[in-house]
Amino acid sequence: MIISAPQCVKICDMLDPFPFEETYIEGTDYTGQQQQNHFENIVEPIFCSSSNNNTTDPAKMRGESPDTACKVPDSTDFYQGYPAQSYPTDYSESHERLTQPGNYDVPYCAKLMDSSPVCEDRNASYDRQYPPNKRAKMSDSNEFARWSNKHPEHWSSQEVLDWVFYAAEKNGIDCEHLYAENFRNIAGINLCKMGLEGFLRLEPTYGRLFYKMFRDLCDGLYYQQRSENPGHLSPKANDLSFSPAKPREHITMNSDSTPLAPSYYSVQDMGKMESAPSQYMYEVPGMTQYKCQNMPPMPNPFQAAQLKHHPLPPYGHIPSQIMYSNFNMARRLPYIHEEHIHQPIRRRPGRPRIKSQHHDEENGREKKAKNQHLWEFIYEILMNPMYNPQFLRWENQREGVFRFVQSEAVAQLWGGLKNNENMTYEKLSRAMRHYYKRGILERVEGRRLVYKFSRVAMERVREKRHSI
DNA sequence: AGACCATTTCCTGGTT
DNA sequence: GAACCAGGAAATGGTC
Repeated sequence: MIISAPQCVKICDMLDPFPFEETYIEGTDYTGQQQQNHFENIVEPIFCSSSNNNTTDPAKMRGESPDTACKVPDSTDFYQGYPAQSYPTDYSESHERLTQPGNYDVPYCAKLMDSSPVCEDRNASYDRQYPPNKRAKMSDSNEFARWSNKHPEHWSSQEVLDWVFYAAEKNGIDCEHLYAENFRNIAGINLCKMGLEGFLRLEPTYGRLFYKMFRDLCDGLYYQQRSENPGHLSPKANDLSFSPAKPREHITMNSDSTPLAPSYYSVQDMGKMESAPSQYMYEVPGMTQYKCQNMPPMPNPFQAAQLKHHPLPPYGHIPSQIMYSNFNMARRLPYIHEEHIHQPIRRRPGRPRIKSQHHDEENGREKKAKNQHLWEFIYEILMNPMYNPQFLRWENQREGVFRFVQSEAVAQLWGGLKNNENMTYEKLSRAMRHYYKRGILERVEGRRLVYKFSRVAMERVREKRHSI
């Protein structure tokens, strides 16, 4: 059977034991409805009923007869080059895990929440006492994380659009065939009120699918009120009532008395840092519990899972540093002691020395940063299915128009290449803006995170690729 | 060694 | 208010 690339990635994602292990809660009984929702949302679109005995068909598991003949490929097709013991031997094993009580893979949005800062300490808090330029960005500039951290009622129209793109991508829908612009001016609150007809009016082809995904997303959310006991979780499925959050009074410290890095702050605290409505906190079943108890802080599991599937870039030569660079940006931010918080810190303008970052600890000598131009690097990852469309995507490849999807993750890739742990999208974008004057990039007015290669740049890079 | 280039860092101010 | 954008200024690191 021939499987499209998006399907392949989905299947790989599903079979990867890591996401499974990170998303179910041991000892928790999930209802049959939850399991069925899971199958309908994730398993069924991917796994057709099969003549392969090794495969468990979702329809069959529900007592329905298989309606299509679609052979699931041998798992070894996907795992070439990986240690065999790292992966399930067949699909039935994966499905079995999913259908057993306690083994529940949360809906699609849960995995995306992995892009959010990870909570190691449920008592951690964040009190907005960091200077603005030292704070970790709440969304990590990750548009997925932005919508996944809010209840859909509080989504902005941009976040609605981001979710639509995400839903399309998750289902292997080519965005060129999507009427995404119909969702452009719809706020989350209006989407919540919309029925199936509304979705179909906006998107005749995929409206039904989007409607179902959206309803499942809403139904799968837990609302959790802040309590005095931050360790206490009281999930109430489908309870979307509101109650104001209670502020925290302290910064939780690490064992060495330094405040916890922002990346360790909980989903709860992220909600607190958002605008007013986001003080109300929603969770996808299971995520916070598992994260807080067992999740290692790095690397970002969502991205790590992707990287595991692609040990070698399909195109070009993305240095290995990129693939294994630390994505957990906030972890690298300098700790700020409480006594410094209220002191206005003004340093002389210009670039401070960053010698320490260029030190090769293993060999005890200076390590040279890769000397690759930023715009060529951007082009390379745009041409690399490992990063496109997850991190960056073409808006119009012929015209050279592209868009940052996970801006901060791209900045981290770039920082990895340059041995610069402190790279951010803000800095990367400044470097990008230097290209306007030099005629490498052209401005795209009114569109955030969208850039355009000049014709000259496109020609240069094409020549370079042909010459390789 | 020094010039030059390509960023990198920080900043102010504006827009979405 | 956060995120993003624009662009000035000054500094760094790599290359020649």
